[in-house]
Amino acid sequence: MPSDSRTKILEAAFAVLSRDGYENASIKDIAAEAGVAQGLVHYYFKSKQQLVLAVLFEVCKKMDVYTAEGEQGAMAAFENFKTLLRTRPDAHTLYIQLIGVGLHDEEIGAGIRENIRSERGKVEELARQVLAERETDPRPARAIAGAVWAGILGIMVQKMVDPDFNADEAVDALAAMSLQAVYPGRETA
Amino acid sequence: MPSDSRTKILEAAFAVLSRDGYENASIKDIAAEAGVAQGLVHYYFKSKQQLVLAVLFEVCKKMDVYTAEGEQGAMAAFENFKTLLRTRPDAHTLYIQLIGVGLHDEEIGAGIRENIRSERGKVEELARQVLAERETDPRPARAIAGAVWAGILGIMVQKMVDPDFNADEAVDALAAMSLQAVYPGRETA
DNA sequence: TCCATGTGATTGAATGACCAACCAGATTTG
DNA sequence: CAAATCTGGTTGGTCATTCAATCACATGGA
Repeated sequence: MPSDSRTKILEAAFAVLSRDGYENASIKDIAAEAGVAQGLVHYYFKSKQQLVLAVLFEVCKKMDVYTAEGEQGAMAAFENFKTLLRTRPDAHTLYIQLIGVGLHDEEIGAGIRENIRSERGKVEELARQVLAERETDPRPARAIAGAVWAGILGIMVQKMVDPDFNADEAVDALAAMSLQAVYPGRETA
Repeated sequence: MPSDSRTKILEAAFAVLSRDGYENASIKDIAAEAGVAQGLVHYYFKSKQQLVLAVLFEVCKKMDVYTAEGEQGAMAAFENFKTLLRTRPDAHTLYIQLIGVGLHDEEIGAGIRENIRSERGKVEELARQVLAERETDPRPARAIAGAVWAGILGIMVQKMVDPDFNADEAVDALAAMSLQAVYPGRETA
């Protein structure tokens, strides 16, 4: 366990960042939370940004939602997302936080941009599969993915900003809207 | 005329905040940008948060999008939003930024929460009107508004994070999805 | 007309606190 | 023993906020 400390620092950074926010989270606090000396943080991560990027990478793992393929996979993903909103508010809080920070920090911004592109890509792949299953024109997949992933992001934001927001019904509406979008004219009994 | 300085400070704060971001924007910089002494900023705004809240209030004015009612109003709002994304990236950048900050600053958080609720309320009102025009069950309006406003927020985020993101096609897809959602023959939670 | 008094606007320096990053040396490990 | 790991104090800087002092300018009394 040579890098046991490294892991402790990462976990502490996640805890402090999501509890206090990026600008209130000092290296000192993170070191204290991890139970190590201040200097050790800079031994493993050459800057605060590098540490935060490493934490972001961990956070993304906690938020993976795509467990199956095709329409079933899409429906499952929406359900998984609803669960995540309840179980991992800390990860979502940090994620939104870093989106804001990334707008003026090129290092973090690059990480966020990459992640958002990749997430949208996964949605697009799912949309493409559903369109294929329904033997429809696959071209709108990219646009649909842009809108659907936007909906997911926006629901995340609303829920974190406002605990009273009814995220479940919004996700259900988004799911219905997007599945209808790839199969126009369908009616449900 | 007496509050000429106040206005200058507000404008400077908007410029510095959207250019440098919340955590890099110091009162000193804002005062310099406004061409006044540092102390004057605190004469007009008792704290940095109060100043930022006043700026947020100004920003919201720049982002109003609802010019008409009913389905026409909805379509117009989507078009207006596409235009705003092009013409006022600074306002959107600041808005997203403050969402992140608000997650750990109660004062700013309250302002953001209030604003997000009010914006979602406007979307809901529009959805209700469209549902009424089509003589459909008006109950899903709230859920639809949650999803549609989420889509708008999310497109805003993606566009600001990633200039290459094709926001226009995403907005068009979201518009199509949401107008389809209010047609009869669908289910909601 | 001139001077006193009052008021809000404005200044810039001082305060006290905090921070990321660095470093020189101690300790552990292979 | 050497390299990796770890310590805690130091450095040089920034920050929001406070404050005493000054300014421009009105009002009104003599």
